[in-house]
Amino acid sequence: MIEWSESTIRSFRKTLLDWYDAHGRHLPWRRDHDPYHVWVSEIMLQQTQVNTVIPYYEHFMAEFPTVTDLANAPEAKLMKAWEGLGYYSRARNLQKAAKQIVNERGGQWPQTAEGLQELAGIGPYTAGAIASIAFNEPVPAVDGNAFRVFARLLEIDLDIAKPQTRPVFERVIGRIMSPDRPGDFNQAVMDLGASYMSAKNPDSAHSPVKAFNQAYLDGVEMQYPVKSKKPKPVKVAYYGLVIRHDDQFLMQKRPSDGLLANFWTFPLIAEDDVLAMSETPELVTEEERLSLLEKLVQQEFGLTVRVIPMGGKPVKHTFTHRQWLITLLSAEVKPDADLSFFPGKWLSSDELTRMALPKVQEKLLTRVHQIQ
DNA sequence: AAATCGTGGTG
DNA sequence: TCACCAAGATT
Repeated sequence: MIEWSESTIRSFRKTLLDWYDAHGRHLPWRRDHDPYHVWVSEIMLQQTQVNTVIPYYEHFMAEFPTVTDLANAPEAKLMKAWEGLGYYSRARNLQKAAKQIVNERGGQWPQTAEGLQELAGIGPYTAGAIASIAFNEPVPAVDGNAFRVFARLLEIDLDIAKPQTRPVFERVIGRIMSPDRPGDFNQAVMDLGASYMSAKNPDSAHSPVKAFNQAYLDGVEMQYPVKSKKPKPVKVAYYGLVIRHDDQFLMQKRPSDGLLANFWTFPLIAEDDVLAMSETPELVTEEERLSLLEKLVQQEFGLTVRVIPMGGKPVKHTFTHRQWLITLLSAEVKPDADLSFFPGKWLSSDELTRMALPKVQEKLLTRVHQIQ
């Protein structure tokens, strides 16, 4: 059993940092310690792989070189820069925090993890990362890597999916981390977690810290970290209406909260809502569904439509907690139809390509272009 | 505390 | 195809 005495800790720090100095990754956001650079990269990296982030980061910095540029940017331009990255509230919170810094703090950054957490979108992990990397504060940055690395090193069998577990790891890591090089220590842990101590293919036999890895020494490293399972996505069936007139589509704007907030999509009608129109949903035939759908669109949106199946399998799109199955229907609406009860408007495909679209919308658009 | 919020990669 | 992961935050 490894004893984490003061001398063990000192030895671990040196081993880890020596390895990081020689083999740490050279990433675009590691060129300097500018808090703006660190911050933007950390937000992008939330639940997102490094290779995905790199081109987004480079483009973002070209578009918004300073926190002031970000604060003053048009939202449409911001969302276009974030298009495809997902978790879009990250982008909105990023700009909200930029405005906090520029307008409420005279351009001054909070320089501690505690202060940083008052900014929108900055939680305990990101605050620790920025504080340690940009401001040299000796605080841990406990992300999925840190959970995994230290769960294995110390055979900590707490469930990392539970909120109570975080403070335990913060205390453990806070005691082990290097007080003089906190930013490098935290980043070294992440590089280790992305290589020798990765989730699926660890290579602890060649790891610089294998001598400190209790789970590896005991042959049980794949049992760590302990993490309770998430339920799988719930299937939701929709009808997607392709309502075209000349080069325009009648598009729906999603509500300002919830999934894909504020994005434009083809009008989506939940199949359940259609079936709920019938007294005997289980007996509804395919033809009756379409007529019930037309009735629903009339009731909800005041739009008289005539729908026609477009053929092809439903478009499938999986989110973290939902799986959408969208059956496309061609529909006709008079171009001068009253849209006052419909949350949307006519948009040309030219306009559509200029605005930020979620992936599911791109899939639908691709399918529409294939068919027509 | 448990749900919510995107997308792409991987075994 | 599927399960699970990837530098989490918010409610």
